[in-house]
Amino acid sequence: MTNISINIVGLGTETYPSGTTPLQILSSAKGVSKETIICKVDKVLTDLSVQLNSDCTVQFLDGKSKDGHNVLLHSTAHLMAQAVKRLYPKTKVTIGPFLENRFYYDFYVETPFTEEDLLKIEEEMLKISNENIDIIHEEKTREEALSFFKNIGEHYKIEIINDLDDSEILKVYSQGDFTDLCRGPHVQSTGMMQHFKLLSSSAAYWRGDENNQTLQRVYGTSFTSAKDLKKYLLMLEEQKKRDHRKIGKELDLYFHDEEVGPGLPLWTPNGAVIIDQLEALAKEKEDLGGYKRVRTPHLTKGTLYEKSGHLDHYMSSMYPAMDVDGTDYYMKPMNCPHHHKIYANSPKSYRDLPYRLSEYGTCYRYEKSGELFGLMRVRSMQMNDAHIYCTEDQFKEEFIAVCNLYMEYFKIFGIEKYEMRLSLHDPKDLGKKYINNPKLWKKTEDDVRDALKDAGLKFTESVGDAAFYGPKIDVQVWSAIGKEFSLATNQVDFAVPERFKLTYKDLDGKSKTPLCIHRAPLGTHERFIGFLIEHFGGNFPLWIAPRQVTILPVSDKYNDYAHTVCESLKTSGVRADVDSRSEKIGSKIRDAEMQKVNIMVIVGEKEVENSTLTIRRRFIKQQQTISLKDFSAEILDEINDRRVPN
RNA sequence: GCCUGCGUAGCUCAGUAGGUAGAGCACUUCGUUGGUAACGAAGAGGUCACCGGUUCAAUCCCGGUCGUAGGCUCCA
Repeated sequence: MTNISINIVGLGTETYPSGTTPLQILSSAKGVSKETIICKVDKVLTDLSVQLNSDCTVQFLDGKSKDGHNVLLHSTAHLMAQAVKRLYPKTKVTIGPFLENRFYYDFYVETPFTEEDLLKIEEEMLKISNENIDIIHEEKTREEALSFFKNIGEHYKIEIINDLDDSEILKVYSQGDFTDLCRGPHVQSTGMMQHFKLLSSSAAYWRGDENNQTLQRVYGTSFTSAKDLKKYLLMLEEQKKRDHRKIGKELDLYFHDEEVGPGLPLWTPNGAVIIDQLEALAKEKEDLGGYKRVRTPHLTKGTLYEKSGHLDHYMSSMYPAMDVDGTDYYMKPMNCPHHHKIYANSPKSYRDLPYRLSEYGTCYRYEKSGELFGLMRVRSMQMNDAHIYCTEDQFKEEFIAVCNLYMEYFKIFGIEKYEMRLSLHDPKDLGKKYINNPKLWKKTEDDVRDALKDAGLKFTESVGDAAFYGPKIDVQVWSAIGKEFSLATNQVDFAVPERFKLTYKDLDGKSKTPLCIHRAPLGTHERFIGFLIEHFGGNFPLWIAPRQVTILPVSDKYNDYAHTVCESLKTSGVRADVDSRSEKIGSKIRDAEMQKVNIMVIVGEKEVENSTLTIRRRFIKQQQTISLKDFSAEILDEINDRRVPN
């Protein structure tokens, strides 16, 4: 028998007989985590039971590592599938991958799962876990695999095999009475999965195509320790508590009304305050950035959208035409065509570029009813929109300035984690989803990529997510508790300016077509505020808070003083009100806390006598007594600085 | 749009094995004038989402519509 040398990451190189498995190394080697659930052989995730036949590097991974956890999740999906097959033998299995911290498995079942079913499945999973069945993998030829899955009637698996590349090595994993086609790798036995929870069940289409069979999808999660599982479940609970739909109702920020229509939010006075603050911020930044503000109508003739390409590429997201005196009119889904019109309204010279137009335009998009979601997915939306017309030479600088503006906003809102995603076109969809001009696509995409690289911005790429007129940068941000949102967008339009015959006279006297950058750093107000609600959990920084200060008289006797203070604060531009109800001070404080008012000002006999205020900050019991003048100065500073409390 | 669940007072939710409904909070009035997370009492408030069917009788059963929730994207 020959020997091979194996470099164990973190432990050094040792000699082992050829054919040794990582599992055997694990049982003999000292210093490897007992929590190991999977390994990488030469950086490739590999089952622990695989025989090693040549020199290699082995890295052992536990469930705390990203890869280790993903394997655990994937294996738990299989465990669930086994439980489902035991309980409901007629079920057909399809696929069961892992996601971030979660997994799912799609089943074909005759009757959808209920909550009780999920509990039963979970119980069965525990049983199988306790049986501690070995998970064994073997390679099969295409014919063997096909006949095996045909025998057990798993026709979805047969479809999968038929679609696989011939070169693909087919693997099946067996754990007792359950065998699944799977690329793996997996953990060693069902007993390694003990801390899991099924989260929800819902419908999903086979292969995500709505023309296909509806399947039942069950989501779950799994961890290597009870503690981690609990932590994750608590995080989910915290996310629920921060749901913008819940807080939006509690703080009376917005609502939907059946008679108005789904996806058409109504902003209450409290919510409108937040919009006003965002607008004020954006206008300030845009003024500094050389933007000019414009206003355009909500309704426009179809001919404009024929020209822009919207009717060809975007019609399914537009409200149907309305007939006005025999002419088709549409609600505008985007502001760009109108801005193009404004650009074209007067001749432009290279001296006019970059020409930047911004607008708080309300757009209307027909989102499918099932996709509407609180403020995150709506049918009427106000965009923080602008279009920058520039020469090719100016493009990079303008593009980077826009990206930098995003960062400025992130800082203001205390957004610490974000990611840029460069969304590219899919050549397969040219002429359908995308304007058919492969050369320009390539060039623009390369330019954008270069601009991002030059600016030193980190980004990922995603094929098939571009806008119909050009590539885009989508910005993902993470809220304070780690929930991901897709907010801002930044797009390059190489085609539409040409269609609108937009030109500028260049230095050489020739007419040229400008490039157009679409940018919406705050996205839509709806989605952005939805994000802010969850990011801050409703505890807005002072400058955004709908109710900044509430004055609480200790008894009716001090109402007059309270109103005097209130008027003074309002005159300085502070949003203040007085709680003059005939309630005890404790009750007024409680209500103010629950309404998340930032600052409570308590006034009673002492304060009236000394002409002072007693300040109590939201969540902070400790208080200070100061003069009205000092208080005003202090909070105006905080407001004007747009300070975010730590 | 599709699948499944849900829709009772402004909010959160009970309830009715089919006989037109209840609590807490909020609201109004009265009493209380109270110093840091709920003062007491009384009152008002509902076409039980909407439309239709079954029934002597429907908030409850059946069908449809609307709204809403989870998902339908990360591909063995």
